[in-house]
Amino acid sequence: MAKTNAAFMSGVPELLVLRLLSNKEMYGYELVRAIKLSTSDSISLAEGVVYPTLHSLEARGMLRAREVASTGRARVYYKTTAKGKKQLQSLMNEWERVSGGINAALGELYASS
Amino acid sequence: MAKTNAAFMSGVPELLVLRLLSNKEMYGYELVRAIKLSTSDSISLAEGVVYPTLHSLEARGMLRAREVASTGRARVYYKTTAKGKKQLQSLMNEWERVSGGINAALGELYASS
DNA sequence: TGTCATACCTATAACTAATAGGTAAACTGA
DNA sequence: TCAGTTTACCTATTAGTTATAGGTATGACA
Repeated sequence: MAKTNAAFMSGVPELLVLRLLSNKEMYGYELVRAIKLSTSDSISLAEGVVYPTLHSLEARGMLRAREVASTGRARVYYKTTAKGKKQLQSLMNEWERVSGGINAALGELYASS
Repeated sequence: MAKTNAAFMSGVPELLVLRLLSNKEMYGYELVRAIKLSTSDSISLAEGVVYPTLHSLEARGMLRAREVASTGRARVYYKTTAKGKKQLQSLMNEWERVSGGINAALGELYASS
């Protein structure tokens, strides 16, 4: 139970990255497009946001990285680890709690007003 | 249509304040508790967050303030203006868009996985 | 009288995410 | 062939918000 709001929606990039990479191994550039697609174009994270997130998550053992050669520049594929899945679960709970709270406040519309 | 994510969830305090004050005139200290209540305890904004938000919104014409004497220290009551309601509508749309996007991504769980 | 609750306020710190760059390799069309 | 575009990686800096931590003032209560 979070004492207050752990910086609100902060952590959304981390949430999305962990979620998508728990589903399918992807490389950064691919992930950037996958985020846009999976959120129906409503969220677009630039590479400058995604790469640092990947590095941070990997450093904390939430992602496993492996380099794969291909035509052009080598790709670095990432996948969510078991530890990362725990973190994902925790972030999802947090998201549900906070977004639920906001929706409750917005919904008062129908209750009073 | 927002080009990308205008700092994500940033603006949540503003959203909640505009929403609650469009419903009922309240003073700051009261609002702090109202936020906690209306979000089912999931969001708790400290006074240090609420007061600056009120001042900023008032300065931008989103809120109207009036001082009311009472026992103890005078209270400053705020109410959302017409301009504030437009801003509220816009923030609500933004919230729907972004939270919808996140939920879509999280929901992929059931689609693929 | 001293502590607690009400009620206001601000300055600073901490933290994220956005922006704006930069490198390198391969492909594409003129 | 060579200029431009796309793929693919990366980092440093800036901007922006929120959180923390204070501080003031009044009245109630024990």
